[in-house]
Amino acid sequence: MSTEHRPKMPLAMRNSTLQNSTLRDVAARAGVSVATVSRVLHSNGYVSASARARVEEALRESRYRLNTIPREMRQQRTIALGLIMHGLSNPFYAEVVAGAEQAASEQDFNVLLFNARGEPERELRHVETLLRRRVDGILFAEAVDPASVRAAVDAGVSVVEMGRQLDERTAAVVIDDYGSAREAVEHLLALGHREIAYLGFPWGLREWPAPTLIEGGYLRTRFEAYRDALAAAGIPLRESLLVMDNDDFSLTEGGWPGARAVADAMAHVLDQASGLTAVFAPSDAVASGALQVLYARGLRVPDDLSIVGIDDTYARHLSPPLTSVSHRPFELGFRAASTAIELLEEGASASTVQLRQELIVRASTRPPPGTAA
Amino acid sequence: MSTEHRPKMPLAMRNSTLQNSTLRDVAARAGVSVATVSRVLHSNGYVSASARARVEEALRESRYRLNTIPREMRQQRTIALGLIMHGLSNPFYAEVVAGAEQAASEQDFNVLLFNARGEPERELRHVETLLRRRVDGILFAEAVDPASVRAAVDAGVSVVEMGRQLDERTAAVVIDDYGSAREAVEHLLALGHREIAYLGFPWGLREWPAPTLIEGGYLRTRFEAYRDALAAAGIPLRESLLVMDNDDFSLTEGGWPGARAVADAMAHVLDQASGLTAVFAPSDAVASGALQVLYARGLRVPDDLSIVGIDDTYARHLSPPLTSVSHRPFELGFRAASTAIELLEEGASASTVQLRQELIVRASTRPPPGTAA
DNA sequence: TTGAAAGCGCTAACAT
DNA sequence: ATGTTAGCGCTTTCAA
Repeated sequence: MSTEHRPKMPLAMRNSTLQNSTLRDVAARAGVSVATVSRVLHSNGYVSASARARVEEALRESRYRLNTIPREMRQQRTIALGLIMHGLSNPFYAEVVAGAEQAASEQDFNVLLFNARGEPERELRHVETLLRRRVDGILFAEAVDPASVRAAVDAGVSVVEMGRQLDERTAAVVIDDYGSAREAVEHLLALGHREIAYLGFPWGLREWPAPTLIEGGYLRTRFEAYRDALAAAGIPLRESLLVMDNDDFSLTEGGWPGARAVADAMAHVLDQASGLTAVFAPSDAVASGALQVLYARGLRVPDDLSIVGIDDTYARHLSPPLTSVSHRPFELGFRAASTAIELLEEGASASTVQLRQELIVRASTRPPPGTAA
Repeated sequence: MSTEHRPKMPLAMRNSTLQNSTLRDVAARAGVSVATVSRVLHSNGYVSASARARVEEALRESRYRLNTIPREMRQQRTIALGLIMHGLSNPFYAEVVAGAEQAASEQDFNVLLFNARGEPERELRHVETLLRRRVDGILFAEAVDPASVRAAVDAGVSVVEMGRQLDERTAAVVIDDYGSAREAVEHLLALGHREIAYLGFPWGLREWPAPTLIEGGYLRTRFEAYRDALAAAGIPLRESLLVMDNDDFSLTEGGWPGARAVADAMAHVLDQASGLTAVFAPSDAVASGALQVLYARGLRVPDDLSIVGIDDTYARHLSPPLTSVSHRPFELGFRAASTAIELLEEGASASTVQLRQELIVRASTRPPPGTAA
C-alpha cells in the first residue's frame, strides 16, 4: 500500500506567489519523480538528456528555489557558524567580524551574529540558541563566561575562541598582549626616550563589573610589559609618570575607560612630570583622549612629545596619525572561522595559534627633542 | 498498520555524546509519547503532574536540547533575518548592524550577516542564499543593485531597505542627506561664517565603479545642500573654495575617497583661498584628513578655522572633537529590523520612514576670528 | 536510467 | 490527559 502523498491543495494553488514551489511540484510538471529532479539539481546520478531537459524547463517555469532546511535536517549539518561577540562599536571587533564573515563566506558557510554585550547570561543564552539551531560551529570573540564556552564544547560543535581562551579544549586564535605592549614601549626606547608616561590601570582589578574584568586583565598585562621594558633598559619606574585607577583618578565610566577619565589622567601626568618626552597609551582610544588634551594645551606631537597607542583602530585618523600596534583583527576573525571549518571537515584537532602583532609607525613618534636624529 | 518507527541503532547508542538525543528518546525514557514531551517542553496542552515530572527528569537525564530545524520546516518560518551590507570597516555600518542585531534579538530573531563588498553579483548571490534558507526577512544596508532587492521582494519575504530605497515595494528607513548637509552648513552660517570651503566631489559622477556611484550619489546631494545654503544666505559660490573631482584632483583611490586625495584637496583650498574661516567636510573621514593637514601646518581649530563633518563616526576621537551631524546608524538598523518583523507579524504594509539627523556641536566650530561671540 | 519510499525530528490535528 | 499519525521538503538507498 503506498501512502497518498498528494497535498490537500491542488497544484495550481500551491504554486501561487505566496507559496514556494517544491521538488514535487517540479517533478509533477516534468512528469518525472522527485529523485530525478534532485539529480538534475545536484548534477549527480544518471539522468537522460530528455528527462533533464524537461526538468530544467519545469524548474524554470515553476520558479523553483531549493529549500535548504530539509537538507539541514537530513544531513545533520547546517553549513553555518555562530559568532558571539560583545559589541560592534569598537572598530577592532567590527574588523574581527568582517574577517570571520569573509572566511566563512569563502567556504559557503553562513554566519549568525550575536551580541552578548559583555553579559554572561546573554552569552549563554546565545550559545543555547545556536545549539538549538544546530550550527556547525561557534566562534567566541573574547568570551566572558567559561560556562558558555563549556556548553558549546560539550555539545560537540566545533568551537574557536578569539583573543582569549577560557576553555582548554577549544581551538583558539590569540593575541600577544604582552608582546605588543612591549614592542610599543621598546619603539619609544629605541628612539631614545627615557621619560615615558603610562596612562592606564595597573592595579584596577578591584571591583569592576564583568566586562571590565577582562579589560583589567589585558591592561594589567600591558602595564607589566611597560614595567619590564623600562627595567630591561635600566630605567626605574617613576610614580609621577603613572596613572592608575585609584581614588584620585577613577579611570572608568560604567566600567569602561571614559573620555573624561583619560583626559584627567593625561592632564595629571603633564602637571606632575618634568622632563616627560613620551606617552604610552594602552589603547588607541586612550591615545585619542590624550591627544585632545595635548592639542588643547598647545603641545605639539611629536615635536614636544611622542605618543604611541595599541589597537590601530582610530590611529590613522588622528592628528597626527598615530603610531600604534595592530593586532590584525581582520586576520583574527578570518583565522578563527577558517579554523572552525577545518575542525569540521577533517578529524583535525584543536590547537592554539598566536597571531603576530605589527608595529605601525606613523607621525606621532620621533626621537626626543634635542636629539640628533 | 503502524509503521515501524524505531531507529536502526539501539537507544543507548543514539544517546552517545556524538548524537543529540531526540524527542523520541526522551519519550521512551519517560514512558510517554512524543506529543506529551512536546507539551511539556512548550507548556501547552494538558499534562498530568506525574507525567510532567517523569518527562522533566527524562529531559534532564538525556541532556535533551530542542532542535529547531524541524520546527522551521513544519511552521514555514525561521525566525531569522538576513542582513546584507557592504563592509564593517566603516563604523557607521558597524553601528547599523549593531542596531539591527539588537532589535532582532529583542524579538528572538536571529541575524544572518553577509558582506557583499559593494559587488552586485555577490549581493544577488547572498539574497539567493538567504531565500534558500527561507529567512523571514532581508535587510539591505544601502543595496547596490535593484535586481537583488527585486529578487527578495518577488520571493515574498519581508524586505527593508536602509539608507537608500531601490525598490518601491519595500519598506525603507532612510536618511535625509540633503537636510543634514544643510544643517551642517547652516550651523557655520549661524556662527557668522561667510567664507566656507567645500571638500567634496560635486561633479564626480563620471565613470566611477559601482560602489562609488552611490558615494557620488550622496556627495552630490551634500554639495547641493551646501550650494543652496549659501545661496539662501546671499553668499555667492567661490570657485577657490571648492574642490571637485577633476583632472587636477583625483579625490578617489580605487573608487573611494582616499587619505592622500583629501589631504591634497585641503592643501589646495588653503593655498588658493584668502579669508577662509570654515570648512564643510561631507564626511568625518574627510574631516579627519583635513584636520591632519591643518595640524601639520600649525593652524588651530577652531581658533583659525572652524570645521564641521557629517556621520559622527570618528568625530568624538579627533583633536579637537569634531562638530558633526549624526545619522544615528544604530537607530537606523534598529528601526529596519523592527520594521521587518512587524511586516511579518501583522498584515502591516510597507512604508518609508525618514530618520531625523542630529547636529552634534563639539569643539571644532565657533564664530570666525575677530567676531564678538 | 528511473522511481518508490524511508527517514531527518519536530508540530499539531485528531482520536480516544 | 494522552497517544497516534500525517506531514514539512528534501536526500539517498534500494529495487526495478
